[in-house]
Amino acid sequence: MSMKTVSNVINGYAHVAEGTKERVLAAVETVGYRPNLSARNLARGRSGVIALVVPRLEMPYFAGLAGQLIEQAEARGWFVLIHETGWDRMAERAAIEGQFPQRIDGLIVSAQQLERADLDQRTATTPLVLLGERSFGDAVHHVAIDNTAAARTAVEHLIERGCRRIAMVGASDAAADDPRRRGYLEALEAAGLELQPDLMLPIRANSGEEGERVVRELLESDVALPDGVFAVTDWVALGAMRALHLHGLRVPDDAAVVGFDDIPYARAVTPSLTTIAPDRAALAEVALRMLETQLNPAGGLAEPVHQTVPFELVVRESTTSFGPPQSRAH
Amino acid sequence: MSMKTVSNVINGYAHVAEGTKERVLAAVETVGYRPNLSARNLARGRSGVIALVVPRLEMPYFAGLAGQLIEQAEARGWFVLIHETGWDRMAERAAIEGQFPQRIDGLIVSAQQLERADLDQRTATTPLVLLGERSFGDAVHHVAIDNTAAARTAVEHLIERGCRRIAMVGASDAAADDPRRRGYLEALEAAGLELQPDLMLPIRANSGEEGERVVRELLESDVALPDGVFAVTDWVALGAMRALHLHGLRVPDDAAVVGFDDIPYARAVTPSLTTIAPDRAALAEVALRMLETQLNPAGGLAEPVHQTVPFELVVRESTTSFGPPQSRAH
DNA sequence: CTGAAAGCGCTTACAG
DNA sequence: CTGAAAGCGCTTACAG
Repeated sequence: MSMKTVSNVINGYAHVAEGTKERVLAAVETVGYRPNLSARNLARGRSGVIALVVPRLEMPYFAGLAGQLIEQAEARGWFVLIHETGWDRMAERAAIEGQFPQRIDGLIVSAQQLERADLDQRTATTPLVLLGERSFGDAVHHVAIDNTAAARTAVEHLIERGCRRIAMVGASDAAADDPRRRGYLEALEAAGLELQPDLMLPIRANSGEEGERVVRELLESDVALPDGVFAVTDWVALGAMRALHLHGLRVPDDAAVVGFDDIPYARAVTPSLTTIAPDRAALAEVALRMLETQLNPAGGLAEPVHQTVPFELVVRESTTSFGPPQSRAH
Repeated sequence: MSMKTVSNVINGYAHVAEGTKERVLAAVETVGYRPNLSARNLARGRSGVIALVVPRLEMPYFAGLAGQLIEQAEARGWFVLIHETGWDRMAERAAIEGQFPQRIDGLIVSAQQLERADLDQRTATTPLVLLGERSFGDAVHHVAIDNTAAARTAVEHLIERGCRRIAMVGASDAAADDPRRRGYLEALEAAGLELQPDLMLPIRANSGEEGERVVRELLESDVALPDGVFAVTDWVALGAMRALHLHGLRVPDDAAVVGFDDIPYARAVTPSLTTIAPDRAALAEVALRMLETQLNPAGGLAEPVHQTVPFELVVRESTTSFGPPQSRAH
């Protein structure tokens, strides 16, 4: 039996006779052979490592995504180096240039601040896949849920629950092309509700503090109270709920709240939070497939592709019902 | 200039004349040289990879810890492979045996279910460091905060706020040697408070659901209401707060609550959660140092060591004051 | 189809 | 101190 045959079996190539294959695998098993990846990667000219770039791993949405990606990457023999940017545009620019302590075979970047111009100026040629709601035309491979459709679904849900004055927390100031804002507007329009500019609340960061601040300011202003809140992330929604509470408003009775991301706390908080749940597993899988496409340009053009994955509206107490009994239950 | 000299500079060894050193570094800079770690590791007989084993990366406490560890490991030229066990004892046993798709140089395991016996049966010789509150005698390198002192601090804080009937949520059933339970008992005793066995509430998992369940059962029972709750994790505390809410009790006015871990949600939730914050950076650093000690047994015995790192009590609204104003503020 | 051999980019023991 | 050379464990092009 040749070395080539053994290699074929181990790497799953070619057609090896069943009996031979079994003998090889049996030998591998008894010896406890485990390929030395350093050697393999050195010989193949690859590092076997892909980088996942996120703002902050501690944020549950990104941690969940990282978990999915690690699992699926391992199954493909890849190893995931996680790198944090802290929402800094310069750090994101550095990341897409592949400035890592390790050589890497590919990059998956959750873009928060990155602009189209940053991509155009990119000099590195490492295969790249972008994640997230920002859009970059056809400059780069990109996976995301359909953020407009998801936002529309969220706001339609509020409208169905009877909300008529729905605030959007996290309307980006400038961006007419913010997909979530567009979904919000579409839902209002489809229901024949008038847009209230006072209820579109821009924030400086997708943080709980910011969500709380702008909702508090709204409630303390002369603007009539909202009866529904659509927040661009669950984290922002938690802040919004906090402001509502502190103002003596009950969720969902006085104002219903919908978030975005379905982080674990959405379930644990009181009242639990209705939210948009992206299909994280699909996100991870598509991103890895896009990386593979770029690494093996078998079959011609590896034109940048934009692809969407499914999402789901998860309905919980913040839009249905909840409340401590007035008298104690027994 | 010899290859050895260059190697010395790059790896920071030995005494190289300043001028030479600068010339080398300048050359490295202009050429943009980056060592190929696959080759280096192959030559050195190491993989350059350490594994971090946690129950679930999506849990914010572990995600935060992983973030710290990744950062500090990168600074030491290590790469972190994250592996999830899902709180499964068999998965933890497999992990300490080093059954990974990669060869690894060391293992850092957050032990949740692992028993002393599992360690005694271990056959692998990969350097190992254990994290977490379980104790394993002197069988293995181990880093943790002083959980007894931390729990005592938390409960003393409740007592200072005037609590007299303090429930402990998460008292492990069997374990007389549970360090957090011991801290709870010590604090009660020091304050001359009588132990109320009815207020020690065992749970099956450190989940919000379990925290909610046992507190709900307590509140619905004939036992007099508690005026303070010490939960073994923030996550459990969130569940406990939920049960209190649903029962019409206000936090902290009717019952104050203290958690453990200082996950990000502890700040975001309403009311925000008083909790014990372990020094994660120190945890990561000590764990890595212990791994290095085992890898470079320079200076003799690498006897297993148990080491503690600092913690802090972070006081927030759940033990001080909070409440929506009765009439709206203006 | 088979096997011996070169080469991936480093580190390090060794002869000069 | 210096430099040439071997070797880490794989993959793969190449001659048989």
